[in-house]
Amino acid sequence: MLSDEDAIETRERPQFNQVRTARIFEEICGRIRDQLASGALKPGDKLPAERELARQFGVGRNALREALRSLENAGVISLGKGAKGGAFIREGTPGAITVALTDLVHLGSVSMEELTEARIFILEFVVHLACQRATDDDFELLERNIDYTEELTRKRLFDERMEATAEFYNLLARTTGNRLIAMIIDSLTDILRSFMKSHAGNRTLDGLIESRRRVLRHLRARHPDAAARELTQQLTSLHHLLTATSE
Amino acid sequence: MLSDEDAIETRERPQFNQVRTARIFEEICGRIRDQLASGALKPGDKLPAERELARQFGVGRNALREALRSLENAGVISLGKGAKGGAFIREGTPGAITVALTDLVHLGSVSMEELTEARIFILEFVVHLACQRATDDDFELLERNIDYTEELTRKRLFDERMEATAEFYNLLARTTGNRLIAMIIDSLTDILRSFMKSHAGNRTLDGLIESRRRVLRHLRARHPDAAARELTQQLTSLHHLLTATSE
DNA sequence: ATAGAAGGATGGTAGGACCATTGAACAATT
DNA sequence: AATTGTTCAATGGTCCTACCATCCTTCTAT
Repeated sequence: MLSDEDAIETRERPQFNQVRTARIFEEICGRIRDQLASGALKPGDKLPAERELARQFGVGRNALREALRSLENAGVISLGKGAKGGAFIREGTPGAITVALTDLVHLGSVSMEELTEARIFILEFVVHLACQRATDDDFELLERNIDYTEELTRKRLFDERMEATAEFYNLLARTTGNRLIAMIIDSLTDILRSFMKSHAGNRTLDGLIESRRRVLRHLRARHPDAAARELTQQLTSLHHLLTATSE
Repeated sequence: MLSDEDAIETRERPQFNQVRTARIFEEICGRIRDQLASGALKPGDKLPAERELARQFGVGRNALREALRSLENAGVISLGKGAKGGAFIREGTPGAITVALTDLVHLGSVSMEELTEARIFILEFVVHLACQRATDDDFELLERNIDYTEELTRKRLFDERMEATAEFYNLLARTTGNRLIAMIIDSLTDILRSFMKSHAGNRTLDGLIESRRRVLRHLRARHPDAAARELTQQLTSLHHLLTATSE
């Protein structure tokens, strides 16, 4: 009995790929994405006008617009009005990731605690990678960022300071030479910043600047563990701050 | 001289935030997302019908549909046809992340090398976390997955086997208890699987099963470094396989 | 009881009309 | 000659109406 079923399973493969009611706009998105994957379309290219595209695809303008809309908030194209308007293939940006993650937080599928925790872990090996790969130029950029942040602190420009603070992590992530990691860090940092802006006001952590200088010193000395420890400590206190805030 | 400029800059703030022409559908998306963020809308809730929603917002059905479309491919809502159709708030899934990352690869902003590399690094600390947090049940699931994969290998069911193979990493990521990390791994694994399906055929790595059993043994012994080493080695050979394939 | 037919609700698509914005060519003014 | 204002065409943004396809419910005939 069991072996019969088994044999049938093995022969017949009863697993059908689910029938998807193909909606026109999805088909169009797929076609355009195919052109991307095949290299026929590249960043900077311009697509024909909506009405013309609709004619080419043989669909209504509504359906075509939904396709363009879909591609637009996927970050694949940008749409401009007016005479020089139209749909242009964009450079890839982490914007779509940010939106996706933000939605996950709002939907309750990911908590801010998980987000900050993940960020800590990723940054931890970012500093390890940075110790291997960062150049003197990278360190120079980081140092200038710290100086700038310090200056903004003195001037009490909190908004700009927060941006500069976030920029630090982006710079750090960029030293890894891995653009995906950089984008993920960018996204996580972005979300964290928005969250703090709306929940924690201009509260600031003591000793941030000093801590970062220590991190940078460890990086230059190529001491990944020391740098990671220093960074993690700072991030963990932020993590706890958020955890306390959200309760 | 310099202090003058400085003072002016500080006083006048010549930096205007760019004027964004708010499009109707963006406004609607924002309203619905606000309801999500405030908790007024939760997964499972149903939105009114399109025509009714359009009436409520005082906009045309087209604009409203574009908003729904936007939310749909962000993974926030799902749309169903028919009498019991309509827009429902979804549970959060990593689908949107997968789409975003896939686009980034197609746009050339992220290479498959960077993707597999990032995946290796993230999995590396996943096993560290797993050693701290995984329960016996988790190990049980992993073991069953390995058994199942072995069985599929014997039966030469390559498609199913590939899915089971991917499932291993998802299970592993889930033991961390951090849903964000799990989703990121899910996404990266998904993309990798699609890529292999279309580029590498059914090629398989030798000794995969044995390697995974070793990983599991190390995990159970709570030896994170040994587990990470074993896993990384396997993943790195895959990484090189892909790198070679793409050239 | 059960199978089938009819109807209503809802999303999907088409097509037309009009508005708003943009940039370029052109005209008027200083 | 340079600047300013005007017109015009291209293009996306929005609205509207009509119709189709699909799904569920309800009724009906067997």
